[in-house]
Amino acid sequence: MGNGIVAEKVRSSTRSKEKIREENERIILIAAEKVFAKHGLKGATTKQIADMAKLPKSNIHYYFHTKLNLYRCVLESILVDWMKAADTFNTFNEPREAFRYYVGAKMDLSRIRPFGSKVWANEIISGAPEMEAILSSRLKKWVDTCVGSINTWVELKKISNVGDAHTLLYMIWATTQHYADFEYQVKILNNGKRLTDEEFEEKKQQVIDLVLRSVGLNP
Amino acid sequence: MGNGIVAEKVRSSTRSKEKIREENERIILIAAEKVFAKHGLKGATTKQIADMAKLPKSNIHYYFHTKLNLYRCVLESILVDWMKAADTFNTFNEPREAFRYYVGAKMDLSRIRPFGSKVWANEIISGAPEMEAILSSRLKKWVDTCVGSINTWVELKKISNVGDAHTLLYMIWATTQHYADFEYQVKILNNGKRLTDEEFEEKKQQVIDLVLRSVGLNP
DNA sequence: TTATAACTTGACCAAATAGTCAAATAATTT
DNA sequence: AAATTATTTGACTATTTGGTCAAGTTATAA
Repeated sequence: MGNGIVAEKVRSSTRSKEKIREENERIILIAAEKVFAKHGLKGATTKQIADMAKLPKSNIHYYFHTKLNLYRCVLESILVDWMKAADTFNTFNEPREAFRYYVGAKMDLSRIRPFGSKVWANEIISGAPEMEAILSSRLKKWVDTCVGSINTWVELKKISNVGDAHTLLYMIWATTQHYADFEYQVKILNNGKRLTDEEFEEKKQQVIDLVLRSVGLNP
Repeated sequence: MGNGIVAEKVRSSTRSKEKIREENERIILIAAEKVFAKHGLKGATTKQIADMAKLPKSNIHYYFHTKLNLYRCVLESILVDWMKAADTFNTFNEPREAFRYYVGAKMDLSRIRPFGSKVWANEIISGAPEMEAILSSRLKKWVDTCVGSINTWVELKKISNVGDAHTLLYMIWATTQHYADFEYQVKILNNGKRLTDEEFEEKKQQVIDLVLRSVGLNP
């Protein structure tokens, strides 16, 4: 027992300042993502975030200064993952593979990082006051590229004429993110039990099939 | 000008108590729906709701006592419209018509009452603390009926095998509600301009077509 | 070892806010 | 007309909460 405490002390005393900052910022970001997801920007309190991170409240302010700044950092960190999933869409030339992998990646993200998706949803629902700039630049550009690909596939008769390609993209976003944002509703309608990994994989395949059929491709 | 004031005075002085209560409750509910949609339960302040309703704050408390009670009333009033749209699904025996009208009704609701949809979304995202009971009773029952219909259609080979029918329902909900909950994002990606009525009707038709194809029906 | 810079944390404060209350006014009943 | 009941509203309060600060501790550089 004594050894354990000493060992911990030693390890702690050798943690470099750099590592300390890195680790604490990570811990705080993870805690903040959860709390913001549940309560929104205004509803979340720095005390709640501190408790979740198991740190004193002053520490949160030390590392992130204001609640709003912390919130922005959370949004940015979510965007990184989001853009990674987005990239998968453009790494395939054939619509079947592009949709299959993109929808799959979005579903995985909903499963792995549901809190991030919820924070994002909250932000958009409340008018995207902090994210409008990013949406109308980075996201817009990515969407324009996707719309181009989809339109080409329609012209080449590789998929059905879906009208405005945005409609299709929105359907994919909405459907995949539903499993993160509305997971409590999904849980309730699954007899109160959270989807198991197996059930989720099944859902993922079904969503992929629905999307493929919706553009006239046979799964 | 003088006449206007007098006329108003007279009309006001003949307003019955019953009408006064009815009208004020309506005004407050509409204002609250907007404010709750934008800021969530905790983020919304009774002052904001009062200002939106053009009434003093005390008046809000006089009619609804607490903020939480007002919030519950807003949720309930949304549920009424929601269930009306839900009914359309079971008034058709053929899948093509059922999906067409149900998806249409949900899209219309997103257009007409976007704030209600947002309040609902916020509630589910934050864990449905006020609505869990309703979800696991009324909504669950309705969903079970729908799932039954869909499964029958699959058995009769009227639509493709969609696997778990819940997946399809979630896709419909998510896609239609996206136009309410994420309307700011839709606006930004539509070059900053809100969808016109004509554009929305087009989207509605495209969403219907996507859904029909997704279950193997030719639109 | 010493000096310095970075991290930790409890105590504190000013602003915001849900809810109360009492006094005034308006509708309704007797 | 008087009494009663319902509505209106400004003033007030207790509590919550974002943010500060100063005093202490720990790592690092000189």
